[in-house]
Amino acid sequence: MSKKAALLQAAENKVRLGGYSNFSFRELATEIGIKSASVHYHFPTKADLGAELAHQYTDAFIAVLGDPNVHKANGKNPIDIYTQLFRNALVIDKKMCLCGLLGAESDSLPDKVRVEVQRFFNKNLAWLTQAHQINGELNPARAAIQTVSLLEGAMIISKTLDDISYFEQATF
Amino acid sequence: MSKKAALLQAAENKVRLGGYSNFSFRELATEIGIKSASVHYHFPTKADLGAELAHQYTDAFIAVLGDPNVHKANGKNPIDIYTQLFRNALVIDKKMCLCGLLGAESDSLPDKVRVEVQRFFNKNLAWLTQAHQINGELNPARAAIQTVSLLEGAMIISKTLDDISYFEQATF
DNA sequence: CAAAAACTACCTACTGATAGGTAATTTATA
DNA sequence: TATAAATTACCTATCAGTAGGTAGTTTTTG
Repeated sequence: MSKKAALLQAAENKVRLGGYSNFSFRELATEIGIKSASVHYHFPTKADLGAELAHQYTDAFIAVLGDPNVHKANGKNPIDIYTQLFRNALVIDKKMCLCGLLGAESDSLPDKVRVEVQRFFNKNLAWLTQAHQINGELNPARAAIQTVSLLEGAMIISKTLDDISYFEQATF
Repeated sequence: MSKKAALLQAAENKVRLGGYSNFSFRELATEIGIKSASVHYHFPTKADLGAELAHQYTDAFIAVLGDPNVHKANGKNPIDIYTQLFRNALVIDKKMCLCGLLGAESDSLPDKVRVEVQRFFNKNLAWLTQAHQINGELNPARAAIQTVSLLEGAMIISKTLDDISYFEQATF
């Protein structure tokens, strides 16, 4: 694993626990065994790191989701696949959705980071709209907004009250 | 308005835009015209300020909600009243729900602040459960979780994409 | 050898917090 | 009631620690 990838990984863990200000170049550097000045070689500024983090997170997220048509063809509800991805974040990672947290503090984010968070939600909404359309929803765009809202919100409640059953209740 | 109340007000505005780390004693002090050291007179530590902020926010929130039975008696759906409170935060204040944002970064909060955020959601869930029960819901506790999750999530999407129509779509 | 990736050694700005002090007001006591 | 004591609400000055960032140098690697 390259130092750059290690930096991104370390940053992701911190941001998903406490937001954009929850990581520093010093912490990241110490964690992966380099000096904080060296982090600037890979990412000129903190905003550059944050933006690349959100971009790669989004790409990985969408890649894991796959094609909703294929899920349907395999007899699975694509919305269940989507929900399962959020559940895993909560149960396995025990962390918030990176872009859910960054989106909440959207107003105070550097421009280039906010743009990437917007990209995350636009891509998610597009995927979900397609998925709901496949399911024969009357208003797939609205259903998409409701799905992602419910899941992001349920993550917050479950994290805050430290009880996964809130997420289960919200999504069952 | 007392200096203490002014400090809380200034802090609320900042936290609702960027979370717990989005305010400093110096900023707050400058804003209301005192010295940062004087802020420590009113709040020994930053965690004390954060905790009192969340506590008062919760009390004010629940107070504004009123009695769901009274709403029902007046021919209004208490869930609509609840939704309207969130909509106002977004449309009038143009800010996130304080405890929604703090809840998202729950893992990195000082204990006494997190406890107050938990109190917010427990009180909200209790109110909503009662409201859904009044409405004759089969599973009022589950409906309560779903309502607050949907609203907190919809706020995030609307804030991030800077478009209130996402909130409207999610809650219509 | 050249490019890449790290290093040392800084800087300035800001963080929460503390110590010690002051003037004005309020409360308790003789 | 007059005085003493305590409290309120600030102040200045300073602390150690951390933030993001930069310039110049050395090491590692293909």
